[in-house]
Amino acid sequence: MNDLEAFGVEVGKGNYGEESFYGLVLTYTLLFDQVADYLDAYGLTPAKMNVLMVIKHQGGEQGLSQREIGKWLLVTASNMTRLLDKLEREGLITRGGMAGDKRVKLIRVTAKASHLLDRAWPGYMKTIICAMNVLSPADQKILSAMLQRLVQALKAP
Amino acid sequence: MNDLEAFGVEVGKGNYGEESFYGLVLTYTLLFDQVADYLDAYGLTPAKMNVLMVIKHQGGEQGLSQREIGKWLLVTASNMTRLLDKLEREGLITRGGMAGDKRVKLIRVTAKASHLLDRAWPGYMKTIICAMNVLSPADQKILSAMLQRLVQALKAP
DNA sequence: ATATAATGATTGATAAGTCAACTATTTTAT
DNA sequence: ATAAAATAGTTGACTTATCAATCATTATAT
Repeated sequence: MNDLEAFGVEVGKGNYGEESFYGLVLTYTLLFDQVADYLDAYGLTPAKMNVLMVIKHQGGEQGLSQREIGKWLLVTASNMTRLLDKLEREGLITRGGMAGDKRVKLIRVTAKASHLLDRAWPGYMKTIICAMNVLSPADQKILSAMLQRLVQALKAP
Repeated sequence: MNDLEAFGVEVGKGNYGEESFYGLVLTYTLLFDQVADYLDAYGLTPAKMNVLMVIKHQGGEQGLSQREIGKWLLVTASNMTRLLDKLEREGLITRGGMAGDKRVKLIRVTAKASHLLDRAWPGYMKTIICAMNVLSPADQKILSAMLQRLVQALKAP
């Protein structure tokens, strides 16, 4: 018996939309767990890692507002507040004010976070790349293109 | 600027493993939210829907133990208990004993749940299929095959 | 100019999931 | 036959995420 058939999906009957969907759910869940396991040794979670990476790569010197970070990551505003609360407590980010708009808080990664990312990043990438290497580079390219098309369409409406 | 570049992934440089991974995360998140929105009108969540579908399709007359349901769905035992607590309170499942092993509880869907699934299922599938129809049937077939290969590999170790 | 609306961020209440420890039962090993 | 290990399920403490409501600040409309 196949994983997908458990959901009532009739495999091999041309229902590739359903198959793809459940394949996506299973792949995501398994991959996410594997990445979370790796990051645990660094006191990080996938969410924290992504936030730090976005701030580091998008924020530069001046930093990034919480809204902007949230937009990149599909993270809600309130969740962003609490995520940053934790990162701030751990000394990994700072919240500074923005000249000209007192509502905005500009987030920057600290030196401590930068070093942590330097240590955690290679293994993090290796974890992901090893997992994906089940597929040939050509297939990965095809997969990536398909997923980008799906993302574009899903974000549109 | 591209979504993936936000994470520091250099798009177009051959890093298709990373691209695929973040594509997977974004696709899953967007798709999951859309499905959750649809199910909300029926008082269901994706987790509840999946559990009910598995019991209905795998359990048949005699029902299914909680462990077995959990195995199909990658849901931990304690989470399964709480999920079923809710479904039981809502009158959607029953927990019966198993002859021969008093530890096991056999879960069955009620008539109420069966009717609910009959009503919710078509739109649920339509939501999924419409989203996936951004890709041609041929592409969906390829995507599905790739994801199944990933799932197999990720479950192995 | 001033009232109204919109925006960025935070908070309280709540939902949902996880881990570790626990109970009850069954299996296995000696 | 009995002690030890394994299994099914539950529970408590904790973490994470979400929604709706709120506060402070800025933008817009008349």
